[in-house]
Amino acid sequence: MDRETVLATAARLVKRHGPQALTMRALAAELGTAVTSIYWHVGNRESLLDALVERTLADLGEIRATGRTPAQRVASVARALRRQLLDHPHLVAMVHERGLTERMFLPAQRTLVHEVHEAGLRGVRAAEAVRAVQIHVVGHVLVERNRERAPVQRPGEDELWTAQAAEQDGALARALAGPLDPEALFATSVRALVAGLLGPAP
Amino acid sequence: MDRETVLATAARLVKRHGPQALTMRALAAELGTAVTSIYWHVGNRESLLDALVERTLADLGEIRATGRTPAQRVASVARALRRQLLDHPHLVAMVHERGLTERMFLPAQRTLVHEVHEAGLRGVRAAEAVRAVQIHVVGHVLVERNRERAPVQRPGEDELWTAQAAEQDGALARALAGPLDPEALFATSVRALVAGLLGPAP
DNA sequence: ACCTGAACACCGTTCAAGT
DNA sequence: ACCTGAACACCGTTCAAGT
Repeated sequence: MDRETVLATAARLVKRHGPQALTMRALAAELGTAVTSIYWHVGNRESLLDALVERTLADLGEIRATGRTPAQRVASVARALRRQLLDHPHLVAMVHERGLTERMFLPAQRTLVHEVHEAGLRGVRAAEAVRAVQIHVVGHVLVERNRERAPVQRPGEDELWTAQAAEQDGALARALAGPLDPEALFATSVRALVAGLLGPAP
Repeated sequence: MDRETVLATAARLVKRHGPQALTMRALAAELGTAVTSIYWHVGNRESLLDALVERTLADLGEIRATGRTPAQRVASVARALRRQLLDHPHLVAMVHERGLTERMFLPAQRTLVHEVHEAGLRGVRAAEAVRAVQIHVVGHVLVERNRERAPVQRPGEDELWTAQAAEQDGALARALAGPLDPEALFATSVRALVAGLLGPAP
């Protein structure tokens, strides 16, 4: 057996059943070895998961901007980053538990810096724009992934907003009562955020 | 002993040492009873934490908007919501683990609907604006709280951005290398987001 | 250099038995 | 109605002993 084998097998288990299913005993069973052998190769569970996260992060491909206008291109980076994170369902949770969200930003950061520069932003304002977009994306994905595994919500937006017409705005009440389309909402909020960031300084 | 006593004691333990420190055995020790008595009162650990979250959420005060312009008032709601969440350090994590982020929105939702209406938005666009702000706030707080307990980050923005001057923009490189001011960044991103949301439709 | 089993110190939970 | 201790089925980790 091999440190490589341990990591690969662990990655398979995580991919299939999530990080919480990765117990040292289950991993040992899958490897066909004693539990304690694992410790020789990876130290302990914590550093095993660290290695898994690092490896997944390293495998994420470059992010490229598309679109014509600067605003479109910055927004496209945000969408691509979100796509990447959603494509690795357990990555976000693992990174979050490990406090490594900053590390998760890096792949997109260089691209964002470039596009924000193209848009004419410089210095501190450019840095703020880059970080604002990054945090928005990661935060959005965190909330989004969270909603997926959410149980039925009590009180629930539906009950609250169907009964009482929200300030006489039936369409709004229906929209808030209805399900949330994360894809559309993300597109809207990123467009708004980027417009605000690239727009005239306050 | 009393269900009320159990909840109060559990809340105290969580407040002091975080949710992960709330073990049934530790709680029993604090209560001076057998571990198994707790089960009679609260079912199990999961529903105990559920009750704790629900209770904290219920204790959150009303959110009021301040400021003159609609944009300022919407942004003030976002800031107030963030403040509330940061004032309950463990709440956000517990809500997140439980998939209840939607539930956490509700206290601010009515206020946001009102302010967005005042700003002239109606129907689906108003609903989108409300939800965009909500998700931005909760997502931002999640990332922010995460950063606090983050260990030193390797590679780390600093190393990456001091050496190579980012596209000949020294000020930007320094800003990205330096520490992040969450308060300021939140203010900036919310202002931008709200401006974009309340601005002219695309 | 690598693997092993036994043991330790934890968990949450169930259950039959008490009062 | 409420509390108890014993027991079960899990954890991660350490360690001395093997090859």
